[in-house]
Amino acid sequence: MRYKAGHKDETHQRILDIAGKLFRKNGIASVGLASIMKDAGLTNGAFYAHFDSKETLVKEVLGDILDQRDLQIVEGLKNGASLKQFIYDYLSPFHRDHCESGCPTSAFISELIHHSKSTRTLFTEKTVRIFDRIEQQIQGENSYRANLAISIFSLMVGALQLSRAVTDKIVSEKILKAASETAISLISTMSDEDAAVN
Amino acid sequence: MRYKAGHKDETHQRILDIAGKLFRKNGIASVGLASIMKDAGLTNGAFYAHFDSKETLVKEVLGDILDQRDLQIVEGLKNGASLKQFIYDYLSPFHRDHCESGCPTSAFISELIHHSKSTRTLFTEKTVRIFDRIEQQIQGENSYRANLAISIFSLMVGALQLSRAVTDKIVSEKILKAASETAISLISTMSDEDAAVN
DNA sequence: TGTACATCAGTGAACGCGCGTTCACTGATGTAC
DNA sequence: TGTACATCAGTGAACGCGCGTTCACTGATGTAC
Repeated sequence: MRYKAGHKDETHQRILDIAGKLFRKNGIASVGLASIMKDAGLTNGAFYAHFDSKETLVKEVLGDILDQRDLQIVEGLKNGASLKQFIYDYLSPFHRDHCESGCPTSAFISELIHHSKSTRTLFTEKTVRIFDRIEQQIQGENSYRANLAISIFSLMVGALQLSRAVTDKIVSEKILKAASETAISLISTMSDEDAAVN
Repeated sequence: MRYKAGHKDETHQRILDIAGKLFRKNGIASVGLASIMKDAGLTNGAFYAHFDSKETLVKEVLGDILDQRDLQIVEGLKNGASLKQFIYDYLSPFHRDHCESGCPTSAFISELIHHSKSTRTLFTEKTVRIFDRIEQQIQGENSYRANLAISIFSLMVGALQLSRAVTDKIVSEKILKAASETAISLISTMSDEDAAVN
């Protein structure tokens, strides 16, 4: 073999990583395969030795990133990180200013609607898993934990996107702060008796 | 004049309406000017008699839609519609299934980040106005009304997008229901004393 | 009144460009005999 | 051991296509004299 064992797998993963960053930074539609391959130190044609089509790449990138992020969450929880910390990190100025290494859902969810059913089904599974991870971290035993988990993730996704879209830095900070506080209040005040009120 | 008075204005508005629907349905980047002009019953070249560039169109469309929607909210409130009703309508299966006539924020917010500062500044102003409209409809006089308004809108935007992206209808309905219930609980339980807890 | 010209919304072909995709080819290595 | 062939990751030019944009032109009307 011209290349050492595992070389192709390494290249494959490098393409995934670079595409993941570019897709999150610039959107899926506006990133060409040529620019991905150039960043990976390869030429146009080599792409099809690794993926059937751009759509295949999109699906694989999405799965890869969401799995990586899930692993981070699980590791974090093992090491004692709280749901509160997850919320603060998600709604931090750093996350807002670094799309390329952040949550893909916030980065290009409105583009996902225009992708293949297969890609969206993968997204559905990974998203349900996030809902479950959050739900497991909510204190108490009321039946609203599932609803709360969904709402907290929705709130974070919407707020992060809004904070990124506005041009006014003060408004942007306000959005992050408001959403953090509301999310935290949702997990801390929603004990059994409060939930029963709703 | 070959055309009756006001003809050009009518054509201009028709282009805006058609572009607004297409952008919300398919995303801004993936809708070509040719398809917009064809739907408007015109040819390619006529576009530049109405707009300087695609970016100008995007900005004008965004302003037009957000003003139309704001007018609807104001009219609705005059006729006794409640914030609750606004939330239910926003998080309804109908809104989820009809991007083309719905909220542009949910339709293409993650694309907005890649547009001109001028377009995003317009978006910022209109979004702050929505925050204010919601805030004014929240009962009570506590200092958290502004935060709640921001959070409720963020929650709705995130939830609607997630409900559109997932392929599983049951998950989609769950998201809409969870977000509705949480949003409603936020405006009804957050009286002065509850807010003080946070 | 008739004629020449100005106006202007819209036409439609063409521009350069980047896109996703294809494909004949390269060249270093491993394998067979 | 030497030679012929197979393997395969990657090359790089080319494909048709649709994009945003430009521009010389059309043709019905209004205006000037």
